[in-house]
Amino acid sequence: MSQETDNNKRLVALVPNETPFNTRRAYTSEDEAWKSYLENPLTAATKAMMSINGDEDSAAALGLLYDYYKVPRDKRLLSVNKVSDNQEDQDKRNCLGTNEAQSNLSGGENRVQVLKTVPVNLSLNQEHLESSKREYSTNVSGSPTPISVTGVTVVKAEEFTPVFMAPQVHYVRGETEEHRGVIFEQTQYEVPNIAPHTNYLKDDQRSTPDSTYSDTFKDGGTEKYRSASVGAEEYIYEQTASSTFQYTLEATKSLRQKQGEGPMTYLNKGQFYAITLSETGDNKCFRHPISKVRSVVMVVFSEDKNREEQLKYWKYWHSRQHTAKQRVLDIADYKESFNTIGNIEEIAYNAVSFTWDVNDEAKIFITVNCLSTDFSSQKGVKGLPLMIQIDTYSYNNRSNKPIHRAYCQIKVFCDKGAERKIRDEERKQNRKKGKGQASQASCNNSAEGKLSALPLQKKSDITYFKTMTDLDSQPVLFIPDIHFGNLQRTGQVCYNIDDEREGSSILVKRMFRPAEEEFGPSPLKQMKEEGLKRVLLYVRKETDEVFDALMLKSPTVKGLMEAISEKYGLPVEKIAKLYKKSKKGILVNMDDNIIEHYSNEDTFILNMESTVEGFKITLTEI
Amino acid sequence: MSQETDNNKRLVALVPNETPFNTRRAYTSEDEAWKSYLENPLTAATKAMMSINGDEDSAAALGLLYDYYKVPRDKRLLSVNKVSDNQEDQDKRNCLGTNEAQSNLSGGENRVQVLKTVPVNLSLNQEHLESSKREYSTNVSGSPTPISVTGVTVVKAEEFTPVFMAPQVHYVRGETEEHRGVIFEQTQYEVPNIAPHTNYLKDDQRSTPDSTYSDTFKDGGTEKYRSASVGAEEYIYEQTASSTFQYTLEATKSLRQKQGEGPMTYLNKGQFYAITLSETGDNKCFRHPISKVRSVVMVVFSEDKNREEQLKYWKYWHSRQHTAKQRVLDIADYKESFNTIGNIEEIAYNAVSFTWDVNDEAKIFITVNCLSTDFSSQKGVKGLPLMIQIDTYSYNNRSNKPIHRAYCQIKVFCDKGAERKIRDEERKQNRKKGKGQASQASCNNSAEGKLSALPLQKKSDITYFKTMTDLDSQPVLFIPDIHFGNLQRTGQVCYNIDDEREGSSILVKRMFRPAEEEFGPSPLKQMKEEGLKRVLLYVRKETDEVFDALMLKSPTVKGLMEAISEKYGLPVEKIAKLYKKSKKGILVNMDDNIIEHYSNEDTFILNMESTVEGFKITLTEI
DNA sequence: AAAACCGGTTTT
DNA sequence: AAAACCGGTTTT
Repeated sequence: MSQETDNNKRLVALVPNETPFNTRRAYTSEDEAWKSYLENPLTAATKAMMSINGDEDSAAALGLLYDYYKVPRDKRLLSVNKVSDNQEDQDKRNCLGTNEAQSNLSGGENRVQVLKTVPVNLSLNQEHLESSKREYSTNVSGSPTPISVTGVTVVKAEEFTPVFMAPQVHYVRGETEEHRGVIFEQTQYEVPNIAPHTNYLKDDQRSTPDSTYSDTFKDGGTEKYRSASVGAEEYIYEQTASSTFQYTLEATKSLRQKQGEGPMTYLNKGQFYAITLSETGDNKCFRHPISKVRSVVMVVFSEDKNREEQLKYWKYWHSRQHTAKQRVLDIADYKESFNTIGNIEEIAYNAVSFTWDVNDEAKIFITVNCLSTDFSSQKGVKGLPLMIQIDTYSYNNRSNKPIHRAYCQIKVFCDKGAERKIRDEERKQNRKKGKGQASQASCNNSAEGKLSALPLQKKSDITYFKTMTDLDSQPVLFIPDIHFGNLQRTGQVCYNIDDEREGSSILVKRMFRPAEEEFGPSPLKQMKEEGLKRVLLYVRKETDEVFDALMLKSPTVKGLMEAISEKYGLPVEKIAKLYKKSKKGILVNMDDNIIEHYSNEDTFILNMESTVEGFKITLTEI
Repeated sequence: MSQETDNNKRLVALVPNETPFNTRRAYTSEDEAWKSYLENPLTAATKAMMSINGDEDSAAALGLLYDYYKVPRDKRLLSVNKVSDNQEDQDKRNCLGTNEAQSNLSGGENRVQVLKTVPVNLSLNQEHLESSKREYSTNVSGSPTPISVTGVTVVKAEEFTPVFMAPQVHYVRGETEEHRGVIFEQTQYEVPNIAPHTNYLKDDQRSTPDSTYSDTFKDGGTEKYRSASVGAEEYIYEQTASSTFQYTLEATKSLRQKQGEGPMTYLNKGQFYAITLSETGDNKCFRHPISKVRSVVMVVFSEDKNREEQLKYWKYWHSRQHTAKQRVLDIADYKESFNTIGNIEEIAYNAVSFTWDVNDEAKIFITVNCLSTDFSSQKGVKGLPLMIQIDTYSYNNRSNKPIHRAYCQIKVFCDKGAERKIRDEERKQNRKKGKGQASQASCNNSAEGKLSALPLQKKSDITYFKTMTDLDSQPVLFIPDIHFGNLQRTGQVCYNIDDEREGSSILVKRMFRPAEEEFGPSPLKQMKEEGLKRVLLYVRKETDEVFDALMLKSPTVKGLMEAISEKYGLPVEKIAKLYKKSKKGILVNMDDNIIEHYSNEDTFILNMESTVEGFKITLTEI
């Protein structure tokens, strides 16, 4: 009921889920297409999902691909301004005359972009990351060594030689190092916390990862750094790190702000709130020639929740939604918004991505569709705090590391719960204040009419995001494991970054639609052809919501194996073992008798495990 | 978590589920046995369950049986004292000298019982009832017509000619009518609301349904009635209707009693509360020679919930319990209780039944294991009100209609919610009272110190059940649809009234385990005979991880040997010995009884030892 | 044991 | 829009 009213309240049209696949980008080779696909964040996400869902085969297959193409990853630390979330401080610092010359230098001139567009890599896969770490230690041409300085941020510079690249890539050192020193000296005393990094990359029509790195010293002391060598034919770009972003959420901030925890804001489920994004810092006072960035707005759980927990929560939530299409986060397609942003992508159920120009403030309207209490069925308990996290990437930089990250804690309430919550907090504060006064009054009878002087939190209708220094953690994106075949049809997981990204689409298609054209008649067709004697079982994967129908031509092990074989395109002879697991968890060898006693429409979780002998299939009774 | 603590709170041992089947009653014919079976409440309950659970075939098969045996049902009104729930009134009325003569007559002498014990019929099946209504209109020998009197209770007298009865059944009218008139006159002005009914039934070693009926007039006006004819060889009994019962619940009654709705009492889930049952009324002042009654205590939903709704709620609740064995209602086996009651039966998950002697007060302790809020996942909403309903049956009267019925509304809360609820109500009442005083004080400044005179509900620590006049409605019993075979083995649905009640037990057995040996193939064979009778055991070798399924075609040693033989390709004649080893390590020769008591999906370690005599097989219970 | 918290829901 | 209700849960 409340869901329905929520829907009624949503007065704006949302970005449609169906994203067309009609644009193409020519790849020089199929290999490159694969690599591009593998670098696609959704691929990583999908692999992670497959792993989670026990689809180890597919995950392993993808892992092989990663290995084959030696997809490299850098584990670097890229520092940006540690932005205070106090707006006044920021305003004071920005656009001062003393900063101008330096701003021009570090911001305007050095900000060079890779000409060739490549997929933004938001890679979510932890395993992936770890395998690149392993690669790093064995990949020793040029041998830049990470330097660890006690008490300061660890400096890492990594080198890699992508296999797929035809020309050999080299790192060129000297000039980069020199140049950096200059930049550093120019910026360090003005904005002591900034550790700028520059990179000159020559673009040879082929995308290469940037090799930027940086170093941060809390007290602006000595700096250690290494430059990255690049291929002879590649340009070297410098990317300024002095760019700093500021995001605001137009929603009432809680009066109870916990120390060092970032702001807490109360939202109502299904209500749209404006978020503004702008660049401040050194580059604020002039127009950047190339100034496009990509931001990803996400709803995630607070930091103490690990990946598995987060996904568990999202799955729980998703399984209880009225429609499988229900997203966590929606973005409104207000005209007001479209003037400032572009290329909106629903990259996950809890994440949207868009591009914007740092020269203009971007404004979006988002709504959160889950309640903080939706992650538990328990009644009468506190809801979980969530975060809106915004990661901003250099638009044409293929790095999987954002150049800026900030968050704002939120709690999502039902109806007008956000307002009620604020009211309650005010009431409580007043009560405390009153009590404080009363006790004060009883002690010394002064300052009777004056309100308590202690700096009570003042209600703020706008919330500033708090910048995070950890840019390495992978945000947990949630893409429900929809029954394969459904996935690309809903279009929701299609990662079409822009017009040129057909490569990935094809592959997503290939991944998720082993459907009718390729595998024969649809289950529906089969059902209609069914006789009465046959047994119809429903099976689904652990994480699926939708069942597959298995029509057993005979209620026997053979019949079941044939049905599974037919359904999943798995040769019968590849099925090594067939178990059933009872509700109590007892694992039993499947036999004819058991199957004979199944009734039509009995339901099971189907698990498939690949072993050297073949597939081990378990049907768990539910 | 709260569940666990609840369990911890349950300090008493509960009545064990396993009820033995070791008593028998011979039937003169199989038909009668079948009819008796079909009249058994559990049959009806089972049929209803089958329908609900989609097992339409089985339900249809039973329906056919009903039709074939033309199981008749009377739709009669049997009135008893409309007992005021005001205890003082009742006490005043009871045991007064003026009542004595009449009491003796109507109570002592007229209280005759059917000699032959037959199953008490609690038939729950609405469809059943309705099909009998249909039968009624076509079954016209003797043609008693229902008489409808505007403004008064409808009088119905029905006749039926059970097909299964060998001797023709006739209705004998005159004397019954006359006798009734007398009884009625005797009782009517003393206890105006009583409409006694008498019946003379001659017992010819064959059980027949009683044909009692009665008539109620609110103002004691003219009475219309019809007698029921009985077989020539049958005795006719009179049953007094002047017996009246009083039940109390030792729990704090809500201060907010709604008009005409019966008492409302707040309980805590998992806490035991005492219920006392006693006979008051005309028969209170002397000892009954035959004085045993059977009472059924049930937790049901309030009247506006129909059968389907109730079952839907129970199923919802049951599906969310930690164990499928979780009952709605438990009865404690306190010694205090056992001195006064006997033959406790858990006839359904929401009902217990027991016998007691009307000459002594019976006392039981019950606990309710569901919260009023358990029937919805919605948060922050009111819980559903429930009722504790007590139906009392004349012990040896096979009528499916209770002689008395009363209820008490309850709400079941978590932890100490009942007390909190009472506190809140008191607070609210005081506030209202205070407000009333204040406004009164402002109007006329009198009676300042005196509390409000209006009759506020006083807190009562004891709740009197409210007698119901509708004795015809079938209470909705809930028996979850346990996986085949488990049903009778858990013993929970075994309706063993007492030692003499084997009739029903045999038939229940037959229901769930069609014993072809005894009765030969039956119409029920069409039902899922195999599923109901067979036992599925899981066995594995010590070293195995996975179990094998042994489907026993019969729950016997033979069946077990055949299953082992089939599974392991071992000729039956090669099996020399079959042992079972208990969890405590005791080695026992396997026998039919042991196997009969295994439940589906029981697990064992199977050990096979080859000796000169053959294989020695040991099943170790795990 | 009693009061307060919590937040979805209902009432004002 | 604000306050009250509701009852499971947590705190006092």
